[in-house]
Amino acid sequence: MLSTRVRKGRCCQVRKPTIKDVAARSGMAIGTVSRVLNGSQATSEASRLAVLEAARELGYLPNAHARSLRSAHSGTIALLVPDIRNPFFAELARVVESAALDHGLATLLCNADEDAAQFDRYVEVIRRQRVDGVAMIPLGEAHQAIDRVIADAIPMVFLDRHVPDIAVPSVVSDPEPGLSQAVDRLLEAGHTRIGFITGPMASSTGRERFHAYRSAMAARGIDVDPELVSHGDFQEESGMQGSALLLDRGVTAILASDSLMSMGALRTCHARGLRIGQDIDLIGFDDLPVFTLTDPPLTVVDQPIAEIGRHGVEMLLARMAGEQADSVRLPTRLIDRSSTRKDAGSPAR
Amino acid sequence: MLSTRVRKGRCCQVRKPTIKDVAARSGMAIGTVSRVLNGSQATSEASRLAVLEAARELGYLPNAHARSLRSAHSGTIALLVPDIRNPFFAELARVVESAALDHGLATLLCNADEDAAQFDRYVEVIRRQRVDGVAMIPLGEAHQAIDRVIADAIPMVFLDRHVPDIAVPSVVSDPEPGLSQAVDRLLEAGHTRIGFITGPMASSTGRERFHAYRSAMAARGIDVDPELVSHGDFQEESGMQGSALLLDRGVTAILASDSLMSMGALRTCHARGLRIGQDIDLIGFDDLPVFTLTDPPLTVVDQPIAEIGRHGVEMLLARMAGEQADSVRLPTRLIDRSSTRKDAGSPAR
DNA sequence: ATGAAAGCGCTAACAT
DNA sequence: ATGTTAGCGCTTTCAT
Repeated sequence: MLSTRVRKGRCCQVRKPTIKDVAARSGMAIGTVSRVLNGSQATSEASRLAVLEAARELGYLPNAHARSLRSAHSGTIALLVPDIRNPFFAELARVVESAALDHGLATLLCNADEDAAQFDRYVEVIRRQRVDGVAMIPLGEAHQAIDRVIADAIPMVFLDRHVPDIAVPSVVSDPEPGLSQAVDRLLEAGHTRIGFITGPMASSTGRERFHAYRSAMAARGIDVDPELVSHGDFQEESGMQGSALLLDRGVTAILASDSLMSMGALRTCHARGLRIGQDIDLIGFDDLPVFTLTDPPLTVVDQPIAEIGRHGVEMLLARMAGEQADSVRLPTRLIDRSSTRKDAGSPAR
Repeated sequence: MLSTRVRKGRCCQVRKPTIKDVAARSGMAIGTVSRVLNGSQATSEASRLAVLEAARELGYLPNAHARSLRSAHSGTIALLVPDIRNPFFAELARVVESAALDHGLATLLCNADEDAAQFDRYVEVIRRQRVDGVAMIPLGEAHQAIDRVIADAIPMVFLDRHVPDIAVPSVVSDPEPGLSQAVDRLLEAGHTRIGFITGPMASSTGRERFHAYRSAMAARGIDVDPELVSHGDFQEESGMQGSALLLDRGVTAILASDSLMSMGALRTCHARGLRIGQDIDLIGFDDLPVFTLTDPPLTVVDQPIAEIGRHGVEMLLARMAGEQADSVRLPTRLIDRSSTRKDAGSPAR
């Protein structure tokens, strides 16, 4: 392990220039400087130039805390995600942050790390920071932490998941079209024993995807056998175990209801030496880039992540402007690749 | 006049309780309340209880801006990453954020999205926010934005990459051991035409990995043929194109110097119908979870992400405490899987 | 159009 | 141990 010594900087400008310094240097009053910098009121061209020049020379940057303290808005929003390592949330975070920045809003990106306690700590941070708005993917559903944000009257939207009985507008995907297509796909391929790996029933996505699956099956006259349903928790481990269980019960196809569990199912099939798309069919969730690189490329139910993020920010902006906002559901769809066989009885690819 | 506007369906508490309210309710002076809440000075048990009780009843939460304005530290650090979608940075972000939270510090996670302009905008946000410290993965190297952070005297550390001539302590990985093992592995398998896909020469990681590769080859008496080096940019696309180019030049093995380019190389090999580990050997970079799920599981050079993150936070904490900090390099290592053939001339697996 | 001045909510220095 | 008070840097009246 190499090691390089680094000197502590010493010639650093300790006191940062304040609006007062800019006023002094430009020969203007503090109020005028503020007005020029914010464009909040008319100013003469002469003083505008003088102020801007002084600010530039001084390298002046307004103190966000002083501004927030006085003006009751901070120019920041918070985004609270359950797990930033989950590629779905990473992508969502990128979209939200980018859309927010386009509106001049900085994003405090908070990662609950699948931990309710950390979720609560971050909600507290968010409330202390007096952010202008909050976009969150709720973790679990028994949240007095969420109630507090509402009590604080901080504009908020839910992304990806919603919570019953909490009147916060949400942008979520509708699992119905995608799962309906997935069921069709599997049925056409001749499968009679299909396994489903659910998410946690404590999340709206877990419940709704399971419900959409059962509805799709019912629409084709099939009653879902509880034996062929494994209850997971959106983590890879539960996808591994769930698929193992379902395989033991003789399923010929598996539907996993989120990306991490899809990976888990893939891993179990690999471990058992199963030829996916031949011995076993597998349909995953979320169209992650890597799913085209897996063995084999995965047939998946795709969610419109970018639209969820963009729409979510617009909705939050509307709320911040005091407007009303209606929850929306964006459709999912099936992307057919090689983890599902092409015809009944015939091998895939 | 208080707002009489009717907000639909919400009876929101408009004015948040301040320290003054807590003081009034508890019958204590403001100063005492502050002391109790911060534990900054001794207080009597009786007043402590009274204050705490009043604060609880009121649902009081200190205003972070007021506190920061007055006390010159904000309890937040900023983490600036080039691309949060890159699983390497997502994992690093998680580790840093978690370590920071353990020290009572909230993390402002900023995503430059591989865009220099967005990088600069976030640096400005960071400076306005008067964060207590900054951990960043520098993007490119011509950064007056970075100089400004230094001029502001905000404690800072570099993670993953460093910038020459900028005296900021860094925690980066040492590509030498891993790449040396990778070269050994390939040479033992009998390869004579090995292709290397570099990162951008404008980043320390790009330069150092390339240099480590050449050194490792030189140590085995081999001069690297410039024809067999493709210059990429750490994006998947350049991995696809670079591997295509190298393949056209007749390489029998490819070494990619980051995870995204590894995926690109994998994709090109798939597209060409090459059997990886047989027709062509491939060694990737970073041990991402998905690399065990790809076709085939990838042999990779692994970086100790968690250590980089943890060490980085410790180093930043030290800097924030006014202490000196020494840059460190953490070793990489080879993880041997199925994308490299087992013996000269014999098929893999 | 601009200057003066009153705070925003808090901490810390100074009292007692 | 606790009360009092002066700001932190800024926006926003209120004058002019």
